Parts: sequence; C-alpha cells; structure tokens
Amino acid sequence: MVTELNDGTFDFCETLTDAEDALAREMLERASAKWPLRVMHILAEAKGPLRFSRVLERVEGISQKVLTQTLRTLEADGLVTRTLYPQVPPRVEYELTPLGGELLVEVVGLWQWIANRLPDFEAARKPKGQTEN
Amino acid sequence: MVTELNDGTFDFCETLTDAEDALAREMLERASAKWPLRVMHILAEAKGPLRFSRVLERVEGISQKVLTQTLRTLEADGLVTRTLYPQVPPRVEYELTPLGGELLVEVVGLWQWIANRLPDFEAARKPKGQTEN
DNA sequence: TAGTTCAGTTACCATAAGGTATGTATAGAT
DNA sequence: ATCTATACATACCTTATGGTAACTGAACTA
Repeated sequence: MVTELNDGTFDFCETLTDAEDALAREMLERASAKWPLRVMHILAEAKGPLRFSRVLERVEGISQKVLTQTLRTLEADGLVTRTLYPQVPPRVEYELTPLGGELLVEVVGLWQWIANRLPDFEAARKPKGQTEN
Repeated sequence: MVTELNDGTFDFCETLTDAEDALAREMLERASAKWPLRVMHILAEAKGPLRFSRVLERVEGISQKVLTQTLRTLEADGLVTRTLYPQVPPRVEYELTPLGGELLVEVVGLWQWIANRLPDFEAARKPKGQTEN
C-alpha cells in the first residue's frame, strides 16, 4: 500500500472508494484523539471490565460529561462494550472489545514510533531562523 | 513496547517521562488530524516542492487561511520546509522533509490497517439494540 | 491609470468542543 | 424523614476551530 521508492520518495496506492477512504480517515482521527485514546488505554490496562467511576478516576482531567460522550462514541464504533446491571444504585461496566484492543495496539505502535523519534522532532524544530520574511 | 498476552489482553510498557509521553501524544494527534494529514499526503504525492496555490488547489475544501496555519505548524514541527523566493509576485514552495515523509508512511500504514478492517468496524456498529436503558 | 498575480493577513461570524454546576431516580441505611 | 451512592442528563458559559470576504504590497501589463 505504501512503498518507498529508490529516490527516497514514497508511493501511495489506493484501492478504496472515496466513502471508505473518508470513513477510515475519520476512524483514524477519532482513535488518535486525546480522550478516546486515553480511555481505551485505561481500559486496556485494566485487563477487564471497569465501572464508570473507576474510569473517571483513572483518566486524569476528564469530566464526567465528556467521559460519557467518549464512551458512547467508542461503543457505537464497536471499540468498547457497555454492560448495565440494573441495580440501585446502578452499575455500568465498560470493557475493550477485541477489535478495540487490536486498534489500540496499532495506534500505540505509532505513538511509540513517534516517541522514539522525539529527538529528531525536537532537532527539526526551527534549528536556525532562516525562514523569516 | 506493546505485547499481546496469551490471555488475549495487552501489556504496555512505558519508559518515557510524562512530558515526553504528552509530546508524543500531541504529535500523534496532530499528524492524524484531517488537514495536516491531507496536506502531507498531497506533498508526498507531488514528489517535490509545491507552490502554495498548487497545494490550495489539490487539498479539496481547505481555505487559504487554514492552509497557511496548517503549513506553518507542519514547518514548526519539522515535517515540511518552506522556501521563499523573493520575487514579485512572491513564490513560496513547500516540501515534505525526510522526517515528515517517514512519519506520513507510519500514519498512512495505520490508516490502511483501519481501511482493511472497515468491514469489522461496520459490523461492530450496534449489531442489535441491547444497550438501551 | 487601472488591473493582475501571489501569498498571504485581518476582521468577522458560526459551529463545535469542553468545562462547571446542578438535577434525577431509586433503594437502603441512619 | 433525610442522606448516600451511582451513572448519568441538562443548562449554561468559555474557548477553539474553521469558514467567508475583503484588504495588502510590489512589480509588471494593458
């Protein structure tokens, strides 16, 4: 799908419809976004179901409103399951689906790749000041 | 860094400071975002420098204000070079850096992974309606 | 003298994202 | 009768993102 040419440039071959392409980009953007990524990460570390409050405690800085929204979106995308136990007070457990786990591994892989290159990124940030007008 | 355990769960081992971790997440989020990704993609396909107007034409739907912002951010992150030729009217060329090209290959790899799994994502989207309150 | 070109900048506006604070339902404990 | 716990929903407000439209500057052209 992506090949490096011998002149150092890259070639991208696409076999998707525009709709599929757009959908894949959207999923990529969602899965890499701050809150979904952190929520999935917490659920992966838990290695099992977590109650709403436990997730809220562990995802530092998130509000319960945004956590609710994030979990609902993840559920709608099939990345997380929501299980309601009709007790009083209610108990709701969230867990990563296998698909969510696989996606997370891929995203974390990219994140680690970036982390390994951080020195390069820092070095590349405006080494001199050549580009002023 | 990421290992799948034999019980099907995953283990994440981190050796970064919080600051490095946050920076890597930020770069991940930026590189996966809609406009930066599309701009980098166009520049990669061009296999060489492109003038501002050419990029503007090829990135469908972007406004020149946002394109300017996007290119400046990519430049500040060392993913794109900006070369000003002091003519009248001015000529400015943008080109992917090697680092930008490498990052793009990684991001596009993830994007292609998602694209290959699109049937799974579609199948996982609310197959029945079990989770109503 | 006025118009064209290029790569922006600036002002203004609409929408989205996200935060805080408060309300809600229900059963059990005090 | 009141309080507590849980998982939200809702109202309200601020900030961020992004779009449109108009303006700029300097040289060349008609």
